[in-house]
Amino acid sequence: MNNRLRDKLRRHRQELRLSLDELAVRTESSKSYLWELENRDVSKPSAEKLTRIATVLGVTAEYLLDEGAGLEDKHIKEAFFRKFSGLSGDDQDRIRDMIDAWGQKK
Amino acid sequence: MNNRLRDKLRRHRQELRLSLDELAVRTESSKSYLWELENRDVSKPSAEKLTRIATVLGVTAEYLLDEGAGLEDKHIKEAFFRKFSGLSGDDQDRIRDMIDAWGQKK
DNA sequence: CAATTTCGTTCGGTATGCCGAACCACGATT
DNA sequence: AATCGTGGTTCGGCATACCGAACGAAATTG
Repeated sequence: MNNRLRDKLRRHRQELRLSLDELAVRTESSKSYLWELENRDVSKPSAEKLTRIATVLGVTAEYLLDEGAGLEDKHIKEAFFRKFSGLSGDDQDRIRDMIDAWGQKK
Repeated sequence: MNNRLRDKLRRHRQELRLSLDELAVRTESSKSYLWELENRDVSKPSAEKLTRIATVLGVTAEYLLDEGAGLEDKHIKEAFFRKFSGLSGDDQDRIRDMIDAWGQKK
């Protein structure tokens, strides 16, 4: 169905400069399967797998599935949130402070 | 893994007064598989299936996956993100990098 | 150069996602 | 009572998601 999934996966993976091996360990998948996802157009990954991959790539699973082009920004932001909330409370506070500080400057 | 998926599926389906048959036709699944999803706890539905089911049930796939990505602190995140969006692109990138870096540490 | 590491690719096999069709209630019609 | 209709349950099986391990090319190291 979704031939663009392949492109999105490869694109985001390469943007993060991750090898298939590396992405495999982080997503707890096999690299051979990741390769299939990127190169074979017959692929219906499970919701689990896809969400794992999505979070590591810093996007959402919906975005990876969607044909829609315009949602890209929104989904990236959402994933950003998710990462942020994964941080420790202290780290979150530090980020907040930074945003506050930088928000003031011209 | 996700024992709650079953309960959510059944609950939302019954709230909409849908039979397995009816939900099956609307989601283009088989009712036997829907039954499995609700009653067997070994179930790793594909992303496709799950999103179809989710939209018919009027919820999101993430919610079904129990990803506990809290709706509780949603407004907090919203406000936080509004500030973040006010930053310059460069500053946003810096924040992103930090979150990525801190996210990796044990 | 050779040796080693790193990344992508291929392949055989196993588990299971997902299906159709039969089956068992049960209540409603006739 | 006999039939039908509707909702759930079971089961056999095909297709494919997903894996480990081996392979080759290129880069890296010595």
